[in-house]
Amino acid sequence: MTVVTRFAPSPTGYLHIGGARTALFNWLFARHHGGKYVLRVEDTDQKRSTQDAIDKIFEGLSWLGLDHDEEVIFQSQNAGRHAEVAAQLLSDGKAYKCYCSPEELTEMREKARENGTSGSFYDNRWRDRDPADAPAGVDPVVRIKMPLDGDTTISDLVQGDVTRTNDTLDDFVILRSDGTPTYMLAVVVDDHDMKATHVIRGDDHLNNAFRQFHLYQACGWDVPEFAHIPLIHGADGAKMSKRHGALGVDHYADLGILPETMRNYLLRLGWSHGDDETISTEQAIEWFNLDAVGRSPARFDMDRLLNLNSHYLKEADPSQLSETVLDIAVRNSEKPLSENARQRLEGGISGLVQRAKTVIEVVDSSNLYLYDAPLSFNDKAKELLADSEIQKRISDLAEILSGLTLWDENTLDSAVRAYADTNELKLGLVAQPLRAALTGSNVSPGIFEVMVVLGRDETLERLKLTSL
RNA sequence: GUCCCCUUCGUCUAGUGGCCUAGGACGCUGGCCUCUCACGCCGGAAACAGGGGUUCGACUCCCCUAGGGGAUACCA
Repeated sequence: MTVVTRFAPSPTGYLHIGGARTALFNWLFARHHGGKYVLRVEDTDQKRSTQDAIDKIFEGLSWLGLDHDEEVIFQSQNAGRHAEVAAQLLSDGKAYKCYCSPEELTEMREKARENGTSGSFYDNRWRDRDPADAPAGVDPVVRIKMPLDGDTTISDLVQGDVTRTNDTLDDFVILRSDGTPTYMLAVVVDDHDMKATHVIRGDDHLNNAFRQFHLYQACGWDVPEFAHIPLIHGADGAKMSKRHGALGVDHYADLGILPETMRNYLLRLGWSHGDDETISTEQAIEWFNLDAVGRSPARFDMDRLLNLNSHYLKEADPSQLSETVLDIAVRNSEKPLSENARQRLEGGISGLVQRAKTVIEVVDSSNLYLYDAPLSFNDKAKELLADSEIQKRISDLAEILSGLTLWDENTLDSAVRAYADTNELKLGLVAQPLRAALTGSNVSPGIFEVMVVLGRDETLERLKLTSL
């Protein structure tokens, strides 16, 4: 039997971090078992579903690199099939029509709350009532008959055996009065039709599993394996929601987080493989299993994400990363890029990446390579360059450097050191002024590396412009 | 209220009865390296929610309490 998993987002917003992880786990599980991972859009509630949200979710998923198999399923298109199943259940006597008014329902709900004896509230008043009693002009809903006694145990692959007494399960609605299916019916029918073998989803669905379990039984279908993974909480420990900092994955993309970082980070939230922290996607596919999924909720930690990102930034392909940086720079800046921007960036990017945690930081620090002189100076650099003694050093250096025949780090290094030695200066007192003049900043990659990447002409030009 | 789930350093976690005077990672922190900032390296502080059992022996098993979370719709 081939494994079939599915990710079933409801298109009422963007793809947030929790959904992204659910998708990742489903994807990983399917890939690990050589099975299928399919996407199903739960748009049963047409009023709340928007095309925009659907697009955003697809974008998020593809940014994450979670490719799906087969055609995307839109749940709303199966409404006919759902209604058929409900009709069958009705004729089998496993479901019935309920003509209760909203007022009656509210009343029952309040009463149940007062008694405080069970989680269910519907009092089954139409369960065995003669259909002839049906009030005229009322469109009924269809309710499924749940067992009246005994209990139900779900053997969850993550949570273990979870048992619930059946009297806490009431006859829930499977078909609305307008004939459309509720979520509870739709998932069961669709999961069955698409032959899902493993339902991996958020912990918040654990309670639903009990209801769905009986729906499967009423239909005479096999119940899939369930795996309810703990939720990701916000910094305050509450379920992630739009109010609790659950940002869309696109937000992290904009911040300059790499998809591979996100995959690794999300994987480690709730799943572990000994002490391993940085886990490539290939390894993740090889190692992933449901046994190692923890049962307690995790909190989102930006520092960890950033730390992981700096790791993947260093592993990123330099020329590909350069392209990305160039794209962003062009979009953000009104200044024209230097003719040599691409070449310099590719030469200097490894030094830049060494000091960055996000793509955006790489973009910011790459300014020294992207534009030709004159450059702009930050306060620290201006302050340093204002000193006449420093000015002297820079023009001395400009002269010495212009006389060099070789232009590599070693040559530059020894020339500058020699100058520092003869003037009895510590290297820092020479290197910092150079840094200020060459980069416009007090922080940069190694100064000799900068000179090499910039090349002789641009280096000399910058020195000349600042030593006037 | 009721039902369900959870509880190891601040955070993510290792740990499946003796290997634990509880390990790793992020963060914090002392130092080294050093042309700045990073990186890297060496060190430090930091946790088994509480109480009962079971056992020769509990972080690990059971019970209770507390705390946290989730679910309680003709939403998904």
